[in-house]
Amino acid sequence: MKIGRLSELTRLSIDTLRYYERLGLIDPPFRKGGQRLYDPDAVRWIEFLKALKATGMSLEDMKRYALMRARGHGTAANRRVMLENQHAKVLSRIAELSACATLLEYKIANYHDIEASHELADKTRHAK
Amino acid sequence: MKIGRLSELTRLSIDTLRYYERLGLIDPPFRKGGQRLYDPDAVRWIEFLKALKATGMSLEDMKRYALMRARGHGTAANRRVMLENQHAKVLSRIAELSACATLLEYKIANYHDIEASHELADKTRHAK
DNA sequence: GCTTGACCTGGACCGTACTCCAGCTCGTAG
DNA sequence: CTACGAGCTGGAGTACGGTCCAGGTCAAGC
Repeated sequence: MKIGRLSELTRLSIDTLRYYERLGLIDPPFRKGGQRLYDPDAVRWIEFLKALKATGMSLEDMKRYALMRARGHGTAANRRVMLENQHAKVLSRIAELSACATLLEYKIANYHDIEASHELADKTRHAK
Repeated sequence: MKIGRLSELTRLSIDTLRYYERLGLIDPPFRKGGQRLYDPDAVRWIEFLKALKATGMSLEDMKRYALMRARGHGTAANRRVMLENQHAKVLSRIAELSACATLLEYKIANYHDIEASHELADKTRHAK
């Protein structure tokens, strides 16, 4: 498939796909008359990159992962360790966000109280 | 307190504190001979800003919140809505991260399998 | 065979959130 | 009263992750 199609399937812009290729995140595909022709497997790999990115991994780290992957099975243990570290980061980020959610709930409840007491004050004033 | 002390208490750099002031996130404090002198309450406000930031809110949105806060109780309902929106974003981000965590767990388990089968292959080869 | 839309490259530019710096002033300890 | 560490300003610089553009090439349909 050509880059336009890959862009549709992955919902990454054409510019971003080429940018990722330059960074070394995506293997340079075969070319036909200068145009990139991707293997359908590229979609699966890019979806995985998107998942890594969603975990908060930097493009730099994703590049290191991609490089190891390209070097084959000898790097499997190192790749696993990277994923384990990232997994730990995701869990702690979830914990952080949960704490923030709780704080927001508390603040929101507070605003409800404030608004209720202002409404009450308005009604009282109106009744006078 | 002076800015150095505030920086220690909030674990934000002095430059960041002045930057936030320029952006309008922090009220310009009183000055004594040109030097900023902060009220202890500033610490609480900055901790709240840090929590908003941890939720993924942009400095721009935090500025809008700070502006409304400065305008007083008439903006309470709007501020509550902002917090409610942010709360929704946090929950969906937690859901996204949870899905990523599951994917990572799956991948990591996969690597364990791969490593185990390679070890087995090595042992077999050794036994020959 | 020609048009036209998709694709190509290299490099400039962008937004966000800081971070650093030069050159200056302030204030407190000795 | 002086030294020096902390603070001041305005502006430049940085890192990250893209995004856009000019000027050119390719290929598929008519």
